[in-house]
Amino acid sequence: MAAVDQLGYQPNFSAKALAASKTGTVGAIIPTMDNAIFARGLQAFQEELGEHGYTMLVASSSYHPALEAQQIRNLVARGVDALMLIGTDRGDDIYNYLETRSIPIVTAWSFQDGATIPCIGFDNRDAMAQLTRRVLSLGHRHLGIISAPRAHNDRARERVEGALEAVGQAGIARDTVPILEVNYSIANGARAFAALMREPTPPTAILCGNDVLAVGALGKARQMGLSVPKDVSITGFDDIELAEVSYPPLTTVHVPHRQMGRAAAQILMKLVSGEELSGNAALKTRIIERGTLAGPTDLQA
Amino acid sequence: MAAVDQLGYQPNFSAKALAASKTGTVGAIIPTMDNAIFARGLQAFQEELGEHGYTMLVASSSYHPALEAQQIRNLVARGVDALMLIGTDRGDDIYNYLETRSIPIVTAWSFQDGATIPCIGFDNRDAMAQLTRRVLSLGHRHLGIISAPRAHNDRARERVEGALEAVGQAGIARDTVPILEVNYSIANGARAFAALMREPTPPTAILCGNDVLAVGALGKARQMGLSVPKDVSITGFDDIELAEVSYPPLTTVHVPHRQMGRAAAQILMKLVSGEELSGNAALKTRIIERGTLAGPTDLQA
DNA sequence: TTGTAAGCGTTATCAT
DNA sequence: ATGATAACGCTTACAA
Repeated sequence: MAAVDQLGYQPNFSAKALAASKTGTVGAIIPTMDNAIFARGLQAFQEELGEHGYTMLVASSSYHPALEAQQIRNLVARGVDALMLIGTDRGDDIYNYLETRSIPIVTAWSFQDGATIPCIGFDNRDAMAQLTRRVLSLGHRHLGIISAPRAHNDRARERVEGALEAVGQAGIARDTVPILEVNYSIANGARAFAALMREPTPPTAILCGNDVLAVGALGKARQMGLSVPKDVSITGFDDIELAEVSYPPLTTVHVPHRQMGRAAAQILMKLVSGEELSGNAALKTRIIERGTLAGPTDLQA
Repeated sequence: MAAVDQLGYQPNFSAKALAASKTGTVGAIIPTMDNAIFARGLQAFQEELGEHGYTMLVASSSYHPALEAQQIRNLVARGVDALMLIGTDRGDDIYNYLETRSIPIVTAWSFQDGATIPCIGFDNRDAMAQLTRRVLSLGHRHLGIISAPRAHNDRARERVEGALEAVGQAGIARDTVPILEVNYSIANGARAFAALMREPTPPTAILCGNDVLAVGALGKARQMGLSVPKDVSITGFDDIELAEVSYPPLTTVHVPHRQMGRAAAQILMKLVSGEELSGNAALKTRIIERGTLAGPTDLQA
């Protein structure tokens, strides 16, 4: 031990991993780091892993399924002991691949009732449906939706589905509400907002797939001389910092991102140590009413 | 090759690393992921590494020097071929440790003139000095500073130093300007702002160490019934999304974060392939004038 | 060009 | 307990 100290000996990780066939590393593949929600969740994920002596290996897929598949194989080849994935939208081949190699996984950011694989998240559909019901209860009848591309993205799809569900229950024809799909960015939110307001009967309330899109819409509204929420209501989703800082501050859905990251890590730690999971639990979201939602000025029956 | 396909063979990373004594992995240690500037830079860093067939291993130090040292040793033990570090504030023992193991490193987010180790960044001091000169040229004589803790953080220290430098050059006593140190968060920015405005002669302009602090101050100003920039000017630093979304939008210093991440990766790629570096280059920042800076209402000689 | 064998630095197994 | 030794799955140098 004295010699260890003196020579500054450090065990060789690769040799250790090769011999023990485990690495003490868990992988995380997220769509992009450049989004506060994933960054925040990952930070918490890593903190929790660290407390268990594990290290995190991250990769981002840029929202490309093929790239994600490649990253998964890459991380598995690097010997990750477990894997965190975002959402559940991916081919069975990937799930099979992971299962044959018996790599424990957890999917996060999206809770599926009765899912067969471990997941930690929230009910995107229900959260959006609740928000939409609140909007409708204020008297809005003409809604518009700005969403991320729904292909390969269950969160985006579920959110739109939830909104449409509430709309339908209110007796409004679903195909009546215009849906625009754009990639997440402030500029795209602004563009989509402008397009929506150009319709023959512009929406009195616009539901956005996340806060980034919503603040983009908000900025464009001001630029177009529209007052929010007097002339038009706008809602977000996620409740990141942007939402409380915008003007007016954004009415949105709060998602416990840090809590989700921690929980994802805890599940994985149980899985790698062979513990049984006590079933999947959904995290709670809640509507944060701030300043961008009000009843329509021109109430119509 | 047909067999490879059929059996789904994947080379074993650990064995490969052990035999070749290189891993194709580079490490990055950042203070926190939960900050748009690092997250954005890392995303670009990873994209560039990916194009060279390298993978990124991240760890975050939570701004703790001891934790950072531990993370460095951990990543080195894991066999990273190179390392990206933020800023230059750390003990010589760490630099020696890295040098004896001949692990190439690059320090980012902070450019030091004549630095002996490869670095990519910008001149925090000069950028802040320029911004401060601009503020002073508008007629402000009572400034206040909200900074991150300067210990172990050269970026924060240099920014304050730059502001003080400009103040001194304008013939104002440096010890005249109050400096508050708080951890980066919106809430802390708000608190610090309130404290600053409680002084006998409150500042007419407040320079914040970054945008997060600045939007916190901005929100508090509104809450206190102060109009920005009429009653008080506020400036940020970084130019993240928050800055363009706040109201009024923030006057701040734009830092090319993505470009910095890419460049850091490029430098490391050169280093691992044994290429010579053509000296360190500084990235340019620029002042973005938006809506939170104006001359003081009560001009005084 | 193709094949063979000796490491790489651990862990784990089996004698002693 | 302690110590020797065979994997682990690759790279690489050297022979054939």
